[in-house]
Amino acid sequence: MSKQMSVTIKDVSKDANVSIKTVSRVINNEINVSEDTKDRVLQSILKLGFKPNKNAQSLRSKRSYMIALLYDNPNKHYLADIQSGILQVCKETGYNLVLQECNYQNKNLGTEIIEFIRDFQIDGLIVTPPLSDMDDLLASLDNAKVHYSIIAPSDKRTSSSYVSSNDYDATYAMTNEIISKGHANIGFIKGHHKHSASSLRYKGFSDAVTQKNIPINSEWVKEGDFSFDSGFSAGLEILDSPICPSVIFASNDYMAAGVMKAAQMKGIKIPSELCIIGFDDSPIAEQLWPSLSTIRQPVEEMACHAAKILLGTVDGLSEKTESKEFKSELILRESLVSLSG
Amino acid sequence: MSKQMSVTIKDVSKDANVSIKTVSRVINNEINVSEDTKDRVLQSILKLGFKPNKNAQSLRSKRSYMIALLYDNPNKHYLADIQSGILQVCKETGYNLVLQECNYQNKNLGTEIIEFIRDFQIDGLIVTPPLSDMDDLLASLDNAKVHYSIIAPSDKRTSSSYVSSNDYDATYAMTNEIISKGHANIGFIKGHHKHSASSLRYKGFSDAVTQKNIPINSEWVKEGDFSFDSGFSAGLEILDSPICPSVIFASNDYMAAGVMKAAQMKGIKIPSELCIIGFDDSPIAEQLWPSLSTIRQPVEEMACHAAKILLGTVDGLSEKTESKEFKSELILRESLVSLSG
DNA sequence: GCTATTGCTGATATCGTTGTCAAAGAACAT
DNA sequence: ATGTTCTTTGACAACGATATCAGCAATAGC
Repeated sequence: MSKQMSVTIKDVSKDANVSIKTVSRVINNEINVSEDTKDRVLQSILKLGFKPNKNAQSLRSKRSYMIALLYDNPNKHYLADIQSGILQVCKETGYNLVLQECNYQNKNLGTEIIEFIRDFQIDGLIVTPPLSDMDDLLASLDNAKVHYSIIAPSDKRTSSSYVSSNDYDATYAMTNEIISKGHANIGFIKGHHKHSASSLRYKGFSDAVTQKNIPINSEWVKEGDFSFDSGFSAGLEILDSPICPSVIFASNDYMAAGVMKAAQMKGIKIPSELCIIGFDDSPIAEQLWPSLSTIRQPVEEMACHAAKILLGTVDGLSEKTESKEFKSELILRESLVSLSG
Repeated sequence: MSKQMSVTIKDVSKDANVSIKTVSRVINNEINVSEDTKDRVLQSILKLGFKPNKNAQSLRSKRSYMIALLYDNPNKHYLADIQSGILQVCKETGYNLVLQECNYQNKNLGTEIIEFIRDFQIDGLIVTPPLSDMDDLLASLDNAKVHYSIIAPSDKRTSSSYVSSNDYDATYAMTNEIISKGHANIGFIKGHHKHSASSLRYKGFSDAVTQKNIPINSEWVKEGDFSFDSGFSAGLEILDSPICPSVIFASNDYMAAGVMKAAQMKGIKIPSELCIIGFDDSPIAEQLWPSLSTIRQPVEEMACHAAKILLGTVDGLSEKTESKEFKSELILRESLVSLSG
């Protein structure tokens, strides 16, 4: 009904009887503004409902107040958790999140991303697995002096700003849990080789069994790609072996669900004849019957932290935040029981 | 190594020996530029690698080349599909997508969204269920002359730009399919009342059974909220009835999965003793055992279309796209069989 | 031949901020 | 007093695009 045009810094300056530069100083929390004038300006801002124009700010100051999420990950729950973690921080700080889906096989990925950042003056990036595993990509970003933080398994610390998960420790601990329940015939399904998490998870498993002098039966070790289907076929293959393991440990819940379906179709009873373990604590873990024992990583919290780290380096006002390793948690449910007999 | 500053319209104008305005004309595909000069300018643009600065464009033209996705929906797969549909169109057109998570109970939602749009000069919105069911919100947007397109069940056509799904037809058809398999004792689990889809899906079901003179047993009709847990408890309640139905039709797959778990825990065999139907064709539908009969809506395609509609009204270059109703598809899997005996 | 219309082009103002730099006054040292 | 520094402030340019409007040919209409 009323005002058509929005309020500008000029209107505020008139109302507060100061120059536009002084208003700008107040907005940006610069020093050397007397308490007196600062108050006056703040009052005018409040009174007029002034909001700085982001595009004008960006144009002049070369900052966009936008950060981007880089991903190439088919796991929708994972992505959704990542997103909501970042969005929490964005909401607090007034930044906005832009999605940038990538293809990790794209040869020009680095160049394209840097171009994208330049075009939109994106202030910083959050890089997620498996892109955070690509050293050359990170090198390009460093080289172009792009601000970013990465979410990655804990072996990746080339970057100074990271949030990491201890995938190795997690499968190591879970494997010991399995062994302590009397199992010695354990199958394992690896994840997609492009994720560094895959090898770490397998290593945690193999180190744990080896330390207990339990041999690894290579017929029971398969490679999947984190998808349900790959878990299903790997499960069928393993269960076709002359001797079956009493546990199958899959590198994520979707593959574990695939194994469960394979077992159920073959009439194998879970958990009495076969125990199944997953990784991630996806919603499906709780929804399966029997429910899935798995490992929970605080993904949303990690994303939240990654966003804070990024804004700490990008935004003068936000406080600096340190890199951090997050601990995983074993979630024991119905699909794992002690070996009977 | 080389150029520090980015190329501006001024550089291009010098190189092509024209005024900056003419370069601007070429960029924006305006008429009244001779083929000759147009070619010359395009060559210079290519040669210098010029990319218009989005912030400067936005500042002057009041357009941001960003659209926002409005959502308040806990279904992560649904959201992920919506997002990737929109992102496809964004990629083609050079727009960017900003996420805006909302709370449908927020009293100031309309005001806050309009403020957000003003602050960032967002060019348009895509509104998803259940927000697209809120007539007052849509009215606020209309009133503020905000461009938007909505994704909604087909009864919502208050907006001129919509993409709709025929939820009624879908459950109507599926119910007939169930009846044709000899079933007459059918339970139904409704979705969250805040979604208009919930009542439409129920109406499709109830109209179909009523037309075949099959009575509705109110003990077998429960209300859930689209979550797994709500489906689980509704399932338990129904299966505790003195007489059990031979089919339970849930308004989405998560609730159907809940019913399946409830049945399995009670030792009820699926599908021989109980058939289960879902809605959405979520990934879980295929992963359950037995796999779930359900209804597929082309969500990603719908989102894609919604984005096209929006950009058609927002962007001069994009072509106008019409509103459209999308058809659903019955997906028949193991969880539904003919009534034996 | 003269005016009206149309097609193409450019000079310059403008969007709403922040950056630069200089000036005015206060505070301090000499 | 006088010079030096520090604090606070403002005038004006600048960011990189689009908008306005005017000018100049070329064509059309009578």
